[in-house]
Amino acid sequence: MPNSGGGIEEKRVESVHHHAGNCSPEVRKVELQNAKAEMSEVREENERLKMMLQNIEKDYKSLQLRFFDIFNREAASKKPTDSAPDHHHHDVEETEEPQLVSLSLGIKSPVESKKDENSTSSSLSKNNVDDNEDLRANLTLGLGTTRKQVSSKLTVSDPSPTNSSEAHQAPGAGDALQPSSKRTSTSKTMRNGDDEISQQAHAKRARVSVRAKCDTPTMNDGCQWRKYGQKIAKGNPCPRAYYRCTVAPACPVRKQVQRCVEDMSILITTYEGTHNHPLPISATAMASTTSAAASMLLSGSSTSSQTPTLTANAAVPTTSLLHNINGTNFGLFDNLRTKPYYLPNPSSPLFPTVTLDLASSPSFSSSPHFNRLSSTFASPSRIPSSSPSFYSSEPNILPPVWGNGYLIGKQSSPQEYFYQAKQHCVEKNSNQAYAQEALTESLTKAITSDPSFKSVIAAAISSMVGESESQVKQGGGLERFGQRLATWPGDHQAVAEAVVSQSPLTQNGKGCG
DNA sequence: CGGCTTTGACCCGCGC
DNA sequence: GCGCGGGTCAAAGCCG
Repeated sequence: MPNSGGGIEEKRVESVHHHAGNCSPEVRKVELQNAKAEMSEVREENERLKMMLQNIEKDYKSLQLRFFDIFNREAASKKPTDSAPDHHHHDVEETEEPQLVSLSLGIKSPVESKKDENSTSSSLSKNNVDDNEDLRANLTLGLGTTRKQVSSKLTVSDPSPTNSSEAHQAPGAGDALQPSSKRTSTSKTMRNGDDEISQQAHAKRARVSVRAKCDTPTMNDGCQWRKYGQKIAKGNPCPRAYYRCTVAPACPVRKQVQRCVEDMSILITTYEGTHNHPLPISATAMASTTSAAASMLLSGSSTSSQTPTLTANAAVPTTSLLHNINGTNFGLFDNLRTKPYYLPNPSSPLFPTVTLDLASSPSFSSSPHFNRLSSTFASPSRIPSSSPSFYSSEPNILPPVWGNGYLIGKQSSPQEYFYQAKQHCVEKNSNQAYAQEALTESLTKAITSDPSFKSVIAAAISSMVGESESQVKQGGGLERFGQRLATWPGDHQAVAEAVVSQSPLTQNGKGCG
């Protein structure tokens, strides 16, 4: 946050000079003193904010280290006991028994949460807590009561850009899809037990599956695709079509499109790989959604060769935006504050897959589903087809956080985040839950059904990212962004407002570059 | 004519 | 080793 206070100071000094022209020397002197006092206050506040940011970074690093430590230990200890029985029989068609692994999509178990509180609370001074309150007040956008409530519950996501290998394209990520000969060598390496390479291989092959109601043969995601194959897959009379991204000649991204057997109106689009080129604005929303989902998946990818499915019901969604400076990855997706559970992989058992379920029931918006959330949590054996959900096939996923490491909605400590996430799950007001669900409903529908809406969001954010960093950090860019989106009518406006209120860009203005 | 779709052939991994 | 299924290739055809 360099110079974040500088602009304010200059403006104030300027204002003082302006007024000074019409006043007596004594008044001028008093005003000058007042201005100086204000300046020093602003400087102090600036320093406090800096300190707070440093503390947060420190805490995050500490948590991340702890997470990887725990994760590695668990992975090591679980290897011999991987055959733990799964008590959730989700799909009779699936003979492969997915593992039930303790997962946490940004939500820590009470034990872990408590542990973290204890271990890191010392690094957060009371002063910092106060600062959090201040900052929260400063950064909350006045976008209406509902949005405010949503925003006020928003918290922290992964501060580590390095964790999201898809959203942040690594040098080698362009060859996400290798010729089959190379794939062969990769999987052989995997079988040799090289965890690191195995993980990379998993990362390269992560998939994001999107279920959405769609009458057209393919979902219009704004990208250019070329069909290169079609197959009748087993268990589904509808042919599966294979598409390749043709925006750039060497783009490794591919997608598979297939109708759902149970409901022909639902189109299952599976994306694989990361675009290695700037995307058309209309394509950024979906691309970022998928890449962000993939990053969630990959951030916790494990070394297991099996691929049970993780489901994280995003019925209590918060929205975040991810943005890669070059426009390659532009995230707009529902944040997860949910209880995850496993399901049989709906697509391929060979690839770690996140399924984003946008196929909402038509009745959703007309009747309150206050109980749906709890029933979903209580009976994880069933896919909540009416709510936007993530299913991941990747085993042992334990993404420490969701997103790319930016504070969402407000700035709070990781401890606070975990605590709030937990609390939110347990004691969430049902009206608020419904409002949030409805919001996500609108969001997902808007994204999938209306490319122009995607364009509006993308353009707004792109322009905001183009703003000077300091402006954005002080909220100026964000306000403009909100103003642009606020011109969108009806549900879209509500969605747009939610996007603004929950954007990580509201926090640091640098997106996830 | 270039770009796209169609479609049969082919490759590869995996299970038996 | 063989068969099956998923995924890809590439020639042929179609279309603007």
